[in-house]
Amino acid sequence: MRSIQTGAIGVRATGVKPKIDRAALELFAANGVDGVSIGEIAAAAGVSQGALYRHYPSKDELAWALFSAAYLHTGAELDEIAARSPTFRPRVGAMVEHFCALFDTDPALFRFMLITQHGFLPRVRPEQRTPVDAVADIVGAAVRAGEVADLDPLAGAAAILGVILQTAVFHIYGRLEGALGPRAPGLARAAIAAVAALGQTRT
Amino acid sequence: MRSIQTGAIGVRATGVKPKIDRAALELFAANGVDGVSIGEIAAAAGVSQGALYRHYPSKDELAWALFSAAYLHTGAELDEIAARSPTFRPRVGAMVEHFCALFDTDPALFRFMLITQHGFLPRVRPEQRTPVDAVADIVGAAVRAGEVADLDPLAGAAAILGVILQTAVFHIYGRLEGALGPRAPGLARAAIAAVAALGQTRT
Amino acid sequence: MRSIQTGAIGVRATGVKPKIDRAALELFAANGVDGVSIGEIAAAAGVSQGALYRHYPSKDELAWALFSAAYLHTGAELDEIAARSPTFRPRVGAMVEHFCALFDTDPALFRFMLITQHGFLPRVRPEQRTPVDAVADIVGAAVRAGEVADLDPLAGAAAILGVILQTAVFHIYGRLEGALGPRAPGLARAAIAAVAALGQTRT
Amino acid sequence: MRSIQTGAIGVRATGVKPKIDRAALELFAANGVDGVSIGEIAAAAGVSQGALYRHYPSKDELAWALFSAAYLHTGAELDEIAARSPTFRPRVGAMVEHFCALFDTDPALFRFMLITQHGFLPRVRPEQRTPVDAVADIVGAAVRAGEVADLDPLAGAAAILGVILQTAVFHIYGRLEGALGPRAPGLARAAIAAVAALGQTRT
DNA sequence: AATGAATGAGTGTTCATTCAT
DNA sequence: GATGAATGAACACTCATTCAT
Repeated sequence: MRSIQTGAIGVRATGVKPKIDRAALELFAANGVDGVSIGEIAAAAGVSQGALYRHYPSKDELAWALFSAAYLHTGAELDEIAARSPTFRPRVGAMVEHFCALFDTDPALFRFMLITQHGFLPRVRPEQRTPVDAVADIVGAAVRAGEVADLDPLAGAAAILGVILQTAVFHIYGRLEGALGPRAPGLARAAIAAVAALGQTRT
Repeated sequence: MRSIQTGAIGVRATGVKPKIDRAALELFAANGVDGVSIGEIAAAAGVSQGALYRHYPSKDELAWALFSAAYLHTGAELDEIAARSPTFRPRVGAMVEHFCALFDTDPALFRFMLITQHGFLPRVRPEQRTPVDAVADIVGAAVRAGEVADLDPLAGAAAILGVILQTAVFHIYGRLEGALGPRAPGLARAAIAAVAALGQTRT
Repeated sequence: MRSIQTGAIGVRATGVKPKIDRAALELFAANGVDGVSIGEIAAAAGVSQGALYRHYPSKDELAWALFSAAYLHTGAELDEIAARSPTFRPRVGAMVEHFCALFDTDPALFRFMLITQHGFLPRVRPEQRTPVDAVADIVGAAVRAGEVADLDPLAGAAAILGVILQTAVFHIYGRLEGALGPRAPGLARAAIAAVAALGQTRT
Repeated sequence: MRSIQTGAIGVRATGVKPKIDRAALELFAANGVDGVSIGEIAAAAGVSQGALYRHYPSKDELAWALFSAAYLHTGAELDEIAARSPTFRPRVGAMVEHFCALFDTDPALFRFMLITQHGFLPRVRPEQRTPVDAVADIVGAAVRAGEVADLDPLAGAAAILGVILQTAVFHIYGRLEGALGPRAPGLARAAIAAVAALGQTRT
């Protein structure tokens, strides 16, 4: 029905793909991938069903493209954050803030990653750089630098991510209220303390 | 989970419902609720499709029954654990051990709760006692007892659960190997340290 | 198939078959044969589903048995009525009264015959005596007796039955109110007049 | 019934919906709504099952759409017929002829209305104009004009419709043969006589 | 005789995907 | 390029019927 749909004269800027992406992201975030039909996405994006297939070969590819883009993009951003600080504590602090800002800025995107992850994580290839790698690497670096006692970097990453993500989950389900941003300092301290405690060997 | 239903009279114990429950649980854990058809559950349980409907009025009710039973049962067990210790640290330690034992004993059940939670949590009624309530309550008790600095019990619960559950997620996806049991002491220390750190007010 | 089923002799009188019959009749009358399940009938009759099959080999046979019994019984009664009067007018009057009494006495039975007839009429064998035959025969007799002008007895029967049954339909759907009994005299006059008019040859 | 839906632009006229309507109508007329599956309708219409759902949201809606269209259309036509004559007798005559023509022209449509009515009449809203209203109104007008003695217009409508419809039923089941058209004059006389007789008060 | 759990074919419906226009 | 009608396989669910107990 629609035809012109976006402003932006000439050039490409049809803007149709971004609209599809956004509509799909928000619907997936709200209802899960299986809870959303192609028809609903098309309607929300203001395009026909058939038009979707010009941009993605299948619904699954669409969902996967959104997830992997968001997931790997987050990983890259965490890598950048790590590169900007030389030591463990400020790195964790900046990462936590990044997550909180992401949650507050684009809750749909955050929620989308959180609730659809189990359908997609098995599909991430080992050589791809994920948020887990970024976090595990700063833990590994901290261990090597003697900033924390020896421990499996992935175990440390689990603690850090767990503290953040479970808090986000509580916000999503209304257990905690308000923005996540104000909680960032506390979460950072908690994450760091958890890693330190993990490293200890009780006597 | 439970399977008392036959009870007393006669040894009967047809065991049809337990078989359905188990088959559904494992398939749901592996593929998500939407990723499993009634036919697959019936086949795995060794019964006809129609037989399922004698025990549950719909696929959704089946999944919800399994989830709520597991979820609320876990909450009740955590409450029992809390009742067995008088202070915060041993309580957290015992809860962490309980989660690790559950993960090691019945990984399908654990995975089922983890990956299907987002479809069901909104359906849990506020007055029902969940694992979150149990954990939040021991944090609240610790705060009142002066064992940890003042903080929102739910924020503390998020940290504790996050440390445990994200570690479990890493195990599920192969980031961490082996059983969860041996990690229990470290996770407990990490959880306690995280809560302590959350409570601090940086100067 | 048969066993004792009716009262009379054999003291027994389990009364299970009559209960099934009545429950089925009323449910069929309210919802149509396809709108009622065996389970509903069994529940309404207070017996198990399996028990139904001790009395009828199938749901269809049950419905057909009820219909044909009611339909043929009505035919037989109309025959008796005809035998009790020697001429057309009183016969029609008595028949109309009989229909009205049946409607007022057992509306479920009447409604059952009315709404399920189209599923069963094709199954009535030509040699069976139906209400149509009874009515057509009194018309034929009236023609032969010179009480009405010559006309196809079946055409006359259609007019008589139409006047009665359509009035019953209006009562069922609330277009007309109250009992049918008080309308009997008017309906009888209308039926007789219709037959008379049918016979006329317009000039 | 109608089939305008393509209209103006292009000659197109895919004709899918008309084909579905016709196939459904004839199957419903032959077997009742419950006696026909979506698959059979689709096959008869030469389309896929899914295609049906582009035109109707459910099988029930399809059947109801067909019934209400036919039923209300018939009501509107009867109203037009009434408007074309000033007095009772010619009105009844024209209506009877209309019914007979409909029966002879499209027996499937007639049969469909006749045998499925009991499933749909309760769904007709009181403010909708039905054939019953049209017929009752001409009876009421005749009463007010002094053309017939005082009587409930609905009782009169029942007699008129009964004479016609029961005759049609007899034709459908082979009790009467040939077309209905030739019977129209006789049926009209019978209907009028029945109404007149209904109005009389016997002394 | 009676039960009711179990069956399994059949139903209406959904929906990702294709393709003629 | 874009549309949306059409497809057809898959799905959850129903229900008449059977049968071990």
